[in-house]
Amino acid sequence: MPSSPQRRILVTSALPYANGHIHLGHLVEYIQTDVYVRFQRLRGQQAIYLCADDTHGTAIMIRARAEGRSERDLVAGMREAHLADFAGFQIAFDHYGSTDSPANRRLCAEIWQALRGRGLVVARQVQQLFDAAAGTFLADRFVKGTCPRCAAADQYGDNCEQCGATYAPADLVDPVSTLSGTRPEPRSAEHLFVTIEALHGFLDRWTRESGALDPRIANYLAGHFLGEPLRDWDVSRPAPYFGFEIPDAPGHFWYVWFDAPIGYLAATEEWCAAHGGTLADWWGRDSAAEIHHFIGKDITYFHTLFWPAMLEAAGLALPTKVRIHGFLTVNGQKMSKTRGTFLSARAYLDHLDPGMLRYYYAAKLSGGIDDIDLNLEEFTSKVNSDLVGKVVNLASRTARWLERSGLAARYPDDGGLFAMAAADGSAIAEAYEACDFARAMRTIMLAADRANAYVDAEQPWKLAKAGPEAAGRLQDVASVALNLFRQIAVYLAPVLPRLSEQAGTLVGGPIRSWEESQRPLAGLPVAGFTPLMQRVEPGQVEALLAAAREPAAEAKTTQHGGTTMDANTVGTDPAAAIEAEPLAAQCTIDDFTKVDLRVARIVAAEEVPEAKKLLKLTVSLGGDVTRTLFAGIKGFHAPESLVGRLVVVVANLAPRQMKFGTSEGMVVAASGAGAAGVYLLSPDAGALPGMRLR
RNA sequence: CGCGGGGUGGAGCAGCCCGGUAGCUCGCGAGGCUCAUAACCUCGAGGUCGCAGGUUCGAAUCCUGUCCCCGCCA
Repeated sequence: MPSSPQRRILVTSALPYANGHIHLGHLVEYIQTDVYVRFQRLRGQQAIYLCADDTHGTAIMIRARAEGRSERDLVAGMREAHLADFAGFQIAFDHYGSTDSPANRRLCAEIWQALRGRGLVVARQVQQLFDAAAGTFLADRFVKGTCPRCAAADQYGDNCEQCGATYAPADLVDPVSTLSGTRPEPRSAEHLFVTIEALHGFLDRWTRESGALDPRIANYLAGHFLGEPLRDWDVSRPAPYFGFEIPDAPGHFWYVWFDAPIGYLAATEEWCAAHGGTLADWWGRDSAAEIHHFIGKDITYFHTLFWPAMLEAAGLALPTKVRIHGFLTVNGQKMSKTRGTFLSARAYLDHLDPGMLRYYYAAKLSGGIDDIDLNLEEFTSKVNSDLVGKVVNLASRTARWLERSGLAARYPDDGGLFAMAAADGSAIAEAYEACDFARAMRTIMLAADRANAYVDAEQPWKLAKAGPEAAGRLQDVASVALNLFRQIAVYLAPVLPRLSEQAGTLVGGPIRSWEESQRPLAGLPVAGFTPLMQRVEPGQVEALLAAAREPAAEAKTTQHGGTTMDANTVGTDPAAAIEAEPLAAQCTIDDFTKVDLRVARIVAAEEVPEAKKLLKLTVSLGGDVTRTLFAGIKGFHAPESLVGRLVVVVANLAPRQMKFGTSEGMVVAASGAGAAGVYLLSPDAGALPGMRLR
């Protein structure tokens, strides 16, 4: 057949930061990229998948310091952990480098020289908060203080979570360094900037006309950045900083976001050193190679503005495609440690099969920037019905009839089923190419449905009992089913490399080419069938969630002493409470606002001897504001255990005269059918008395 | 009128570009099969395709308006 010239495709995923472990959110990207690369290879293209650890920056420096070891020691340990996690999910990099490598240092210097040479680097004084005790300038996130606009306490240095204000760390009232706990002082230092405004015209054209970006992304950039002059990009940090010192600016280091993307180049060079060729073969201006970056939507501007600007200035090739995906939510919400939905790659691998997550993500990814949701109930049903019930089941129900006879010598009449699925191949390939894996999976599953219906209609189990004269027909029917299975295994090979290997072991040998989906096999031996994939048991998912909850529960306990995390297992919450007490009539936000709920600290608690249920509490709302109130929680809490803890009170409740005194408010607690008891509410760590609930 | 995405049977989605009987998976109900990892197959209930107008012989699909939800971190 006419084979088009082989494409040469360099593919990258964003570099994971060496400050933390890989979690299921990261894996959306690595799985997406890995599937794409495997697809290209299966189609006969040359594709290399490059990545590296992102190792520099303040966060690494601080963490290493806290752990009492060197940055390089920390980074080396995390690299091992990352590689093990990736391997566990069958993510097969061709090279995995590090931004802390000699190649990267040299390439940073070269790009820097190019920027200097074009007059794009300027120096300017920047005022930042300096922690004298720790001896370092503080990034925004290492400063906390009171919001200058709304006076909310304990806000980070860049914006206020309470009122949404954005500001500089130096604007904070009473700033505190989270490193040393001391008050940092403003200090000014020289920073180096890249004046990318000089490349504004180029970026305008490139974002719109190169075809590298989805038009929606180009439009977003036009609206948010390119509609006005581009701000200079601050690319240096004064010492101390873990990174590369800038050769022509002693005492200054490249900002981590400067050297990170250059890590793509360094990884390429390192790959070439091992496999031949040169950097210019891939990144040269006139190279015919394609460059595809897979990234998350949070780092869009780095890869669509700064990075192309750097490449342009350095005279290198620009990305062919920047493919942007959304975030992962778990059961519809952001991953959260306190909710027990912060799922690490390692925890997943301890409980579940990596192929299942690869398939689930593939079934969800449609090539857009929408967030994708890992709904664990859906995960279970989808994996079980699609992979186990449909695909694997095809082999499971027919392979054993061929163990002795092997495949029929000639592929039998199957009513056009194989040809139909073969014809689907081009549509499936187009979907893969567009990263619309969801469409590809849907199409593949339809083929699996048709195959199962075929088996059902032909009733091979009856043929098996019918005696020797039906043996030929039985072999034909089973041969069709097994060919249809293997055909599906070819289509799924980018997503499920393990399954495709097993399919190859069962019949026909290793799957190496997409073309194998186009012609059925005949006259080959069939191996003994071994189960290819186990179904997901709900208990496995529960165990994963329990494992995710544990560290959070510990942290919670140490903070609050008495409080413990509720068992909050997804999908198994009892219905007693909600059934016993249906929801109240709808109210408006105004109705809700009338009730002034505040965080309060219990400063005194005593029994009311004459009362059956009441404790007398004194709570602080901050400053001098206190309330004395009676709470119906006697018997559930020992008074002394309550002192000091934070609760929620209705602060504007009309005072009420009771037999034992005046109650000036009400403590909020949960109770209802399903469990006896009264459960006080506690805010997350960081809440302070007087804060309002809204 | 800031930009963009979305609103389709209980849940999650496809269909919309190129108008023509509303489809898939899960769940639910009934039946079948018993080869298969309580898997598979068939049938059924369930939707005025956010709302209101318009174009058209005909609109989920095109146009206008409107409501609601989500995202927009140099």
